[in-house]
Amino acid sequence: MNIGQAAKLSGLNDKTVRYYEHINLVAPTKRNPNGYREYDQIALSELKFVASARQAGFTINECKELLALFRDQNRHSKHVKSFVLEKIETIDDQIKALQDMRATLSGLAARCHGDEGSKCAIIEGLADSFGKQS
Amino acid sequence: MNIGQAAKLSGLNDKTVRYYEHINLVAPTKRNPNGYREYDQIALSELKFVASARQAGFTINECKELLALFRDQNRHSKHVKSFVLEKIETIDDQIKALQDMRATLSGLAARCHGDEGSKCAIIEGLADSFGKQS
DNA sequence: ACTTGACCTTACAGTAGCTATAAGGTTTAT
DNA sequence: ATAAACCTTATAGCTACTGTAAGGTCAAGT
Repeated sequence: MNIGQAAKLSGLNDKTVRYYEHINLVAPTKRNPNGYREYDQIALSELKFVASARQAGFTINECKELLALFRDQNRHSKHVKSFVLEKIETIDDQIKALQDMRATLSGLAARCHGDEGSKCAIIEGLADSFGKQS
Repeated sequence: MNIGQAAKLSGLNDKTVRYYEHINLVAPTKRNPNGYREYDQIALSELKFVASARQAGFTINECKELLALFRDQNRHSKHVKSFVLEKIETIDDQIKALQDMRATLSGLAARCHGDEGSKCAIIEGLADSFGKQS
């Protein structure tokens, strides 16, 4: 199948599929005489796999590693699992960072009158290099 | 003061301070005859303000808007507050997205034996275009 | 006077993960 | 024959910096 079909079936943008080839992530099976990329079921399954992994929050580099495991019939599932558990920790850190931001903003907003006046606890809070306080 | 001092006091990298000038976010007060950037207390307070806003999770463009409000003596605090409340919603969305990813990975990891075998529920789960299921 | 080190300058490339655009060639259907 | 839909490459743009190169300036010490 051509790139349009492969993109559609994998749920990726066709530009993204070309990009994935460019960065040596997933290559098309071959090039047809007219220069069009040709994808078979295996290449398609790899695109789908990457699409899933990206949705699950893995970076492109992490997808490269996962794809290597996907292709490796001799992988150990414990290797895959520890990889995922580490990723979960990273995500937990990201969630925590966002929750901290949320708490900061929520605290500032609570102290802001939100009226026609110019005095604003949010502006003051940000100006007051709060970074030192938090 | 020179850029090094301004960077240190604002908690920013000096390259970041130059970058902020480049994108018309915070300009130095003037240039000295030797070409060095000169920052006064006002410019420094703006750098600190931006540093705080960035830490709080605002994008550079959002910082531009906030900085305009910071400078505007005739601002309305309700304007600032609604701006922040919207940002909180964005952050909530981001938190939710990360929590969804975490749940997905956690669910896959729970089903993976994590042993020496090659059979792996994580790999299978990602290959199984889970995107459709979730 | 000279040198050393810390500080400053610009400009360009790289990071992540695409998306948009331009300017074209190919295929398919009418 | 022609129009729509598909494909190609190459380049630039997005976010928010960071790193590097190649140099100029300044203050202190010998």
